[in-house]
Amino acid sequence: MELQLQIKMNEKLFVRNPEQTDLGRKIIQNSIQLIHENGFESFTFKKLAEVIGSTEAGIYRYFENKHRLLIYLTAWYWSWLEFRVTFHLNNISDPAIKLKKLIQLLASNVVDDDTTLYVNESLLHQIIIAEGSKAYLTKHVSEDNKDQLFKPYKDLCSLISAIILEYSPAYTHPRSLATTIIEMAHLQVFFMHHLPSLTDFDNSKDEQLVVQFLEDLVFSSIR
Amino acid sequence: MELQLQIKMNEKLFVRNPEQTDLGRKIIQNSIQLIHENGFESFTFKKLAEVIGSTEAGIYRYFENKHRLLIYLTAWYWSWLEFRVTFHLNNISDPAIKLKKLIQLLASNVVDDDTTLYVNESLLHQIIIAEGSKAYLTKHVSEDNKDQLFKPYKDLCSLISAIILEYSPAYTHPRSLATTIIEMAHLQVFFMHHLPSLTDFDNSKDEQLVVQFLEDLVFSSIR
DNA sequence: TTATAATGATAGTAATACTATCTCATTTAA
DNA sequence: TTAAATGAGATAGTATTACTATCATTATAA
Repeated sequence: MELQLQIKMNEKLFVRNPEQTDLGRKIIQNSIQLIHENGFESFTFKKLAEVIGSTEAGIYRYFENKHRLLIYLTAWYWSWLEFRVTFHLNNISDPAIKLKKLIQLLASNVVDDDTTLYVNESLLHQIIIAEGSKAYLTKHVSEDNKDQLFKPYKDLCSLISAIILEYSPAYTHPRSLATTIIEMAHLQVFFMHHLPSLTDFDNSKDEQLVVQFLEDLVFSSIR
Repeated sequence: MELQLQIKMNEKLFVRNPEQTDLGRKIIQNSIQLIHENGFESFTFKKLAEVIGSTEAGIYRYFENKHRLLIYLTAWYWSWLEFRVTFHLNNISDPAIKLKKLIQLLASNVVDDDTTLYVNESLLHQIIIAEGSKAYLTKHVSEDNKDQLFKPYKDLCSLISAIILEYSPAYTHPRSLATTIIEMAHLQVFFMHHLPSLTDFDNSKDEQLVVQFLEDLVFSSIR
């Protein structure tokens, strides 16, 4: 059985839907590559166009600017992750096990599955760790938020928050704890690799240590 | 009694020490203003020069580029905060009270004190919330880290970590918990203001709610 | 007094972030 | 079958950004 996963994206994220044309899919695929290689700051539409064998103007037909493309990629990532979480938590009734699996999914390395042809989920995961927060850390968050650009992130937050309440109905900060889990699952991994003295994981570079930290943090909070 | 606080900054943070000249101090003062007003992305040395009444080339004599200036501002902020924390925790022996005061200092709004003439600490605090993580979320973190540019952040992390261990010597993740406190003290405030549905603080915009969340998070973890 | 440090003024360049227009091939719809 | 719409390449152009270099002038310090 070969399945193709299609994620329905908010229309405001793009000028023209990149999933529907060859060039559009190339843009997604190669922007992930380029941002991963050189970072978001040095990424330009011109460089991307050269790699693809198209032109700058061609890319602009799909995305208003590179920041919008970053928001698109993050939105895609959160949608994909929510699907992944829902899938893996299916048929599990114990909220404790759900939470543990969830933390595992958030903090551990992603292996590129082939459910999508043009998205390398492993690279995208690494991009989100290092660049993801730049999507909302701008002067125009509020307008972008009005356009619902961060809905996938919010949906994931809601999902996690619901599991937290399932485990502990009286807990007063399920959403803030959810975003803490999400953000720290990424940031602690980033610190572990690049600023290890800010963590307790030193040189082992093992994501499982981050998982342990988060499990401890979460379960002592909602016990 | 009128005191002037001078923070010793790492020489690698600048080309020429901005604290020692009139133009240098103007650069610090007005860059804080400008970044706060328009965000880091739209901030340029040219705009800054116009505001100050100097030239672009003049600014470059002090800072290699605007990213270095951001690192400088964050380094200054963390040093200042560490001093503030040390000061406020002086003579307190109970680590629980220390931690509570600490969380208060991290998450609550800063009032511009006049210990420094050319740094508006209140605006700087808001800049760190929205732009601070961009200082290290780059492709060149590791080189910057070798130059010790993030030492003030690490020092603050160590300080907090020590208090955590004082309270609970057996706790296994004091550094990761310290960075979680620091980062979440900022991010939850940012979310509260701009993406409130990601938090449990809705529309009240009261930093005390973030303080409560963090206190609960920390003390249940290290109990 | 002399040197040197700090700044201002000016100029210039390569790259970035776009916008506009025109052509051409391929689909699709009437 | 023909006309129209769509997608994409080619080219050009502009304002801004991110610098670097040089030279003259003023303030300061040895």
